[in-house]
Amino acid sequence: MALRYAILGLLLDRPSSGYDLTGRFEDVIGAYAWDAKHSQIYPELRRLDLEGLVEVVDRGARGRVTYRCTKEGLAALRAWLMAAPASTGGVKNEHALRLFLLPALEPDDALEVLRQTEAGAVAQVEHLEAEFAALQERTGSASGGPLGITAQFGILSFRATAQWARWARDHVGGEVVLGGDVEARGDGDPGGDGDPADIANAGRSADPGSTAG
Amino acid sequence: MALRYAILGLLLDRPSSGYDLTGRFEDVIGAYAWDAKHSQIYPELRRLDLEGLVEVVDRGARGRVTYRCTKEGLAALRAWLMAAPASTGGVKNEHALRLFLLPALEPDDALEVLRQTEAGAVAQVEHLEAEFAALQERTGSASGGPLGITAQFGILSFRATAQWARWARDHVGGEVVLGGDVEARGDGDPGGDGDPADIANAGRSADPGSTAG
DNA sequence: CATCCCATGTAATATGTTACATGATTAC
DNA sequence: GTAATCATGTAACATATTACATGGGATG
Repeated sequence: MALRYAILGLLLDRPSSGYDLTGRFEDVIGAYAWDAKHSQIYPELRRLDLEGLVEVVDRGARGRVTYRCTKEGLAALRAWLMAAPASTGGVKNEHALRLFLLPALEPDDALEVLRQTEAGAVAQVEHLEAEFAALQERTGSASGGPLGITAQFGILSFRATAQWARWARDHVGGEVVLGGDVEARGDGDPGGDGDPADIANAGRSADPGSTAG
Repeated sequence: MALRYAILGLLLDRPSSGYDLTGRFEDVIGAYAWDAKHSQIYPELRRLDLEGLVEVVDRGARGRVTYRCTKEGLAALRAWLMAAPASTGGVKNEHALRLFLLPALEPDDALEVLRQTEAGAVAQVEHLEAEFAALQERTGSASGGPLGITAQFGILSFRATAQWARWARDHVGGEVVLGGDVEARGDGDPGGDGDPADIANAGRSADPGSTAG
């Protein structure tokens, strides 16, 4: 049920065709929130249309059909947002999973992946910052409007990833022990030092919520 | 194909039964990396066993079967980690999606959800910090060993979420305009001020990667 | 000896991906 | 006029969730 609400949300910002939406999933929210392919988007748009949650506002060249979110669609979206439990369940993030699995690699390989991770996260930050700047211009608002607020979430998330990757570089290492026996287990102390909590707390001294508003 | 590697990764840390793994998905990585239910885990374990990537190390009471990752399993995991593109594609994060959709709510409701978001993220941070402390004790290592490094990723991610939620509180608002017409669009300037980049940069002055190592 | 939790299994359904497929328009 | 890209559609397959189902062992 999440896909339809992702679509409604994108349409709220701007009427779009299935083709447009496919691109917007790829460019914006696909990287950190929800991804979808055109083969899922087109049928869902037709269903939403039948249910009156979206409506056709334009039929252009090449069979292009532009949809807009109706007020019923907005109501449905709001109902879902308020009703669904604010659980973190159902996460499927292959990127994060790979980071989770990283200690299984030998140190050299792990370091290489960490380097790529950091570079990728930095690239995402730059991409989203460009999106954000474009949104500021388009909306004439410093916060970039609704999508700008969202883009900031992506930016902060990827920054956290980059930050973690830098920290993790100093802590990978040690032997992988296959979980050892059922009761007796090797520990493989990687000889890490430095308290990670220091890093985790680093961003808090200048509280953004109270200073930037 | 991601599920099997998540399982192999968990087994690397410690031999487990399907039941154990179900709990570990819920408790640890399910919140930010990968989630799975027992109905998926049990069949996958049997498949992994047939392929020799895991092996049975114990059969306990009530039909309990404990598996361990074999060296073939470790090799397969490593191959996957090194081979798969380090893409960010295929994310399915309902939590993040909900944040993305938040601007569709009226300000009061959005603020309420943001409050819950922040509280939830803080709770996750505390939960993971407890996990981390337990890992430090269990591994006798300051970095908490492989799983500790992972836990830090979760901690930093959820901290970023909490940070964002505080910042976003000051920027939600304005009318939702259903995307306006196809060409003429309302803008709904939310009157935000303060540059979000300030917040995004907040954690960087004390570079964790260089000071903590 | 009943009740609760441990521990696994499976069937039905829903969701998502890959691959295949078609035609229209634009740019050259 | 032909190549590239826009734009949609669908079938086959893979993955994931929900619900139903069973029985063992511990606790009182």
